[in-house]
Amino acid sequence: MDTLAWTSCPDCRLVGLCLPHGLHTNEVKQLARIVKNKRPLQTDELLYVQGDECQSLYAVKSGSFRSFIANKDGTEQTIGFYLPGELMGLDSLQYGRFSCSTVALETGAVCEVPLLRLNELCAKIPGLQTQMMRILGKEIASDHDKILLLGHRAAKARMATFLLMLSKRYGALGFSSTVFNLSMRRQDIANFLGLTIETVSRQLAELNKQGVITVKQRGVQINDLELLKALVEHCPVQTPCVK
Amino acid sequence: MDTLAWTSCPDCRLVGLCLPHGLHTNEVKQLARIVKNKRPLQTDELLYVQGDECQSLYAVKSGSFRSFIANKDGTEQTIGFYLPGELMGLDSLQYGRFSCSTVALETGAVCEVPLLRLNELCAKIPGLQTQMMRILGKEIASDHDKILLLGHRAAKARMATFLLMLSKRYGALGFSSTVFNLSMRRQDIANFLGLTIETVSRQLAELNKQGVITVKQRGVQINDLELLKALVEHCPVQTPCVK
DNA sequence: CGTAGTTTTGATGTCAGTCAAAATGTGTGG
DNA sequence: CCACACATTTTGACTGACATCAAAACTACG
Repeated sequence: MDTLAWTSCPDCRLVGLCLPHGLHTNEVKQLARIVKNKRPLQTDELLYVQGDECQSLYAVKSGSFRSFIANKDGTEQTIGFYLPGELMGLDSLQYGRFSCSTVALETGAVCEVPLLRLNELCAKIPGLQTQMMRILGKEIASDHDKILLLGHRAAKARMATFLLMLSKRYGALGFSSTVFNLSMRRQDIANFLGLTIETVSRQLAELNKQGVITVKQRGVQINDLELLKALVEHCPVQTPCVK
Repeated sequence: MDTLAWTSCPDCRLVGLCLPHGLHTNEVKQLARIVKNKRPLQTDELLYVQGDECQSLYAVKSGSFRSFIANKDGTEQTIGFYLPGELMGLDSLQYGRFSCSTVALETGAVCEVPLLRLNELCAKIPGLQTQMMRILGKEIASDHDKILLLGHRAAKARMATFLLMLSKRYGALGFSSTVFNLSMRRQDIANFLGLTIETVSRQLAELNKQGVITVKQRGVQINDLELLKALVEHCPVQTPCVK
């Protein structure tokens, strides 16, 4: 298992991507004091459940996670995926209850950040407050991108956007931005993109055939990043826009 | 013109819905000191433009607004609508630049809240910091609802959801939740819902024919709120969900 | 009352969903 | 290591909801 699971903020290699970003050394230490390490989670293990009282936010230390909203009829809808350094549970800040559930897609670890302590610390460390605002702003901006994606893009453009999203985030983490494994099932991808698994499968097969990517099961290699980006722009849109 | 345009926080009837919600009288006064009143905006006047440096957030005092993201090809995509008491510009907290543009749908007024001053005040007033978190959490949660809507709902359910969203928000403002005017054009509704104006028109006509609503141009009356809610749940979904 | 913008209505086309079955992968016990 | 069961993914044929194209009806404003 990744030894990262038990490292504290000052020694964590995610320090520049996670909550402590931009803080001074002693400020990071203060933050580290309120952060609790949680035991690792296994695949399909729930981190928190929709409706539960939210007393902490969670940062991904390793592995990846999927958050989803359950409908009354027992169906569920994937809202997003989380990679290391990203903060989960932000949607619960409104009422203090989680408005979605989050599950581990693979073995992984998280840091628990108690909200009360975090708020206290924000009042003391201006940089931390700024950083929290930045993270919240990022979450909102990225949700807007998802709204754009789902509202107006054709299946092929959705698939391309999804791959580019992962590519960018893996790249930022220091991993390869062109070769990576999908930690989620086709079903999860389809649900996230507002498509069926058959359509996801077909789009991936087509991109593979065209040589833009090479895909074999969970393994993905992007052969032509520029072409993939071009697809997002030039793909015939499902719903045309104004002007 | 609405005299509300020039009232300050302590005298504003939105005090319970807007940023000052939950603060003590003297705290509201402190907040009022940093809030600047802006001159009223006319229909189609831009409040801020995507890419501009963001130094302030804006609260809707009166009227309504539409925010949208412009694509490279000149098309635009509506991200959301804002009614009185709601805070605009939150997506800019990430980089300090607006990631969307916002335009007035009718004559309206806004309060300008300088970000630097707001951050200073948040450090001093714990309740304000909490309230900011709550507002940001609400924005994120409501964006998740939009993702759900666009990813998985049929045209009829989208239309019904849109009407219910407005109904609820107008109700919270003290207006009628069953009779209201749409301040946006069909084009804006269509773009927001990821549909074409023809489909929006047809769905509204059908709901009208069924007697669920009475619609005449911009004027809408909801005749059967429960039936409208039932439509959202039971409408055949465009993309079926897991399980 | 005329022009331009917006909304509605109608006829037709297509992308992605649905249904069905085959292919591939994964895990378990003998 | 193999055999079997089960889950996941792929492929194929067909269908339907919504987009597209086109034109008429309605509004608004000078």
